[in-house]
Parts: sequence; structure tokens; C-alpha cells
Amino acid sequence: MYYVRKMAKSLSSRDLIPIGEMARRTGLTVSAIRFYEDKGLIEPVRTGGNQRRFLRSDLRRVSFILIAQQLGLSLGEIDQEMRKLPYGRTPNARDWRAISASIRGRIEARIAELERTRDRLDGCIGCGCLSLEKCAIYNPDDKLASQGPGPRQVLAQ
Amino acid sequence: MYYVRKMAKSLSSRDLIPIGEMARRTGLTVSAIRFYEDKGLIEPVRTGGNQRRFLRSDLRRVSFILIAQQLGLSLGEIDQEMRKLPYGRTPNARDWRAISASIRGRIEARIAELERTRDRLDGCIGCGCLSLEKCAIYNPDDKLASQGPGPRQVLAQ
DNA sequence: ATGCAACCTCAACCTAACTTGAGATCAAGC
DNA sequence: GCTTGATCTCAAGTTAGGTTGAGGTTGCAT
Repeated sequence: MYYVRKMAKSLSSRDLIPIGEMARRTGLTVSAIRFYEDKGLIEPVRTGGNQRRFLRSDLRRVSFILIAQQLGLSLGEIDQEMRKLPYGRTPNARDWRAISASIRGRIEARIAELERTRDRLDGCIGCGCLSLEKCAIYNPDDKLASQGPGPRQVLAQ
Repeated sequence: MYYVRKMAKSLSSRDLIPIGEMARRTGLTVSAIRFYEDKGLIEPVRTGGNQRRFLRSDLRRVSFILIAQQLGLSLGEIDQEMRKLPYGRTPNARDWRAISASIRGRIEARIAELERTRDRLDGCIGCGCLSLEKCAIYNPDDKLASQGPGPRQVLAQ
């Protein structure tokens, strides 16, 4: 009897992490962690009293979220990356290498885009046209490539 | 008399632009133009019947907004840049050169930041640690440099 | 067995940059 | 003068990534 009670205590305190401790250990706020659960990024178990308990692997999962966020991915994109893994597994070192490589592509692309903008801006500084019709910055390469909210097309002046 | 009427007509139809035409000529929606006015970025005059009428210089002003937005400035930052100009003048070619130079700085900085991240990621691909404690991406240079909403500090795993 | 910190849910609020809709008015051609 | 399209205001909705607060419950140590 004593033995069983001890086992039970050991299991719950060593491997089931309450949300406050998760917050302390990840640097997130409690509300942010709940928010991520809401978005389906983590799925803690619950105690009989309905309190969240996280597994150690959730720390790894949260680490992944934070790092990917740092790399500029939205929570939606992060969710997608994690769901690519078989059985919704928490990413391990091998997965991380694969995902990192794909993220590297995004970074490269973003850098290239900014470099193009910078070069166009250099040409533009001498020009000072401020005409949407002619501006190389406002009219990058593709005309009318419209997506999402925001300015749609270009004519002006 | 005839002369005066002609002048008046010439003035209003050539130089006072209704919001719909502004929209057509800038590619913005009517609601976006009203929104920019709301934010203080443009200040059209009004007709007796309370309709907005824009000056030709407002086309230039809107061009500036759109180009600066393309360069990654928020509407607030754009407003600040425009208010730097004496008498709230619409930016001309000389102003544009000054502002462009300052914007170029931001772009350079952003590129440098992404390059650092990319290089850290390269180191990280081989590591696969996924530990917030050690991760070079999540722990760039400065610890606890917290600003705005979002993750605050780092400990984990 | 009790006190209190930690936890729970749900709703509302926040910024940015707009859009959408309702209900009313204006301007211009015929 | 009438119709019709363009405009007007004002309120509410949208997405992302959360925060804040109210009001209520749990869990653990003493």
C-alpha cells in the first residue's frame, strides 16, 4: 500500500507538469500556454479536477513553437509543420533537421526579397519620382499580384 | 462672368478629386482612403455637401504612403516621417531622398538580422537540441530583452 | 479540516490595417 | 423634379497573437 502511494506520487510530480511550472520553464505566460492549447498546438491531459497537466515532451513541443516563431513562422504554419509529422509526434532531432532546412528556404527568400527592395530603393533615391505609375519599389515585378487585405493594384498620379 | 464660371469649373473638376476617383487612381479602396484620413495621413477639403475633395498633391501623398508601406513601415511610422517635414508638406523629391536613406538603414538592419538567424540555424540543424536553454536561435545575443507582447524570457527543458 | 495559492472558464479587450453594412444624403443628367 | 450612382457617418466585424478580469474551483500543506 505504502509502495503504491509512493509510486503514484512519484509519477505525478515528476512527469505531469502543471501549467504554472510550464510557464516558469518556458518563459511563456500561463495565458499564452492556454492560448496555444486553444489553437491545437499542445494537448495537455487533465486531472480529475480539470486542471491541465503537461508531459515532459510538451516542453520540447513548446520549445519548437518558440524557436519556429523566432524564425518568423505564424502559429498556423507551425501547426502545419507539426502536423506533417507522422502520428502528430513531437518533433525530434531528425524531424528538426528536415523542418529547419525548409525554414532556411523561407529565410533565404526573405533576404533576397529585401535585397531586391534595397537595390530598387538605391535607384529610387536619385529619382524621387514618387509616382506609383513608374516607381520600381511599388511596382516590383509582378503587376496585380493581389492577395489578402491591403492595397490591391497600381495606377496613380 | 463667363470667364469666372469657366475658371471655377476648371478649378473644381481639374484640381478637386472626389474619393472615388482617388480610389481608381491609387488602386486603394474608398474605405482605405477614408481610413487613412481617420489616421491623419491625409486631410481632404469638403464640399458644401460634406463630400471629400482631394488635391492633386494628395495623390503624391498617397503614393508616398503606399511606397513606404511596401518598405515595411507602419502607418504610424509613415505619419511620423511625414510630420517631420516642415509645415506638414507633402514629400517632394528632396524629402524623399532623405527619407529613403533612413529607410535604407532599416532594410539593411533587417537583412543583417535575418542573415544572423540563418547562420545560427545552420549551426542548429546539426544540433537538433530543441532546448530553449541552449538554443542559439532562441537565445540570440541578449537575454531578457523583452518588449511588447509575446514570449518574455527563456529557461525550459 | 482549513486556508490560500494555483487553477479553471468565459468574455471582453488590445493593436494594426482595414472591410462590411445600414441608413441617410448629395450631385448630376435627363 | 426625379432618378441613380456616388458619398456620407457610424458601428461592428476580421485576423494574429495574445492579455485582463470576473467569478468560481482545486490541491496541497499544516
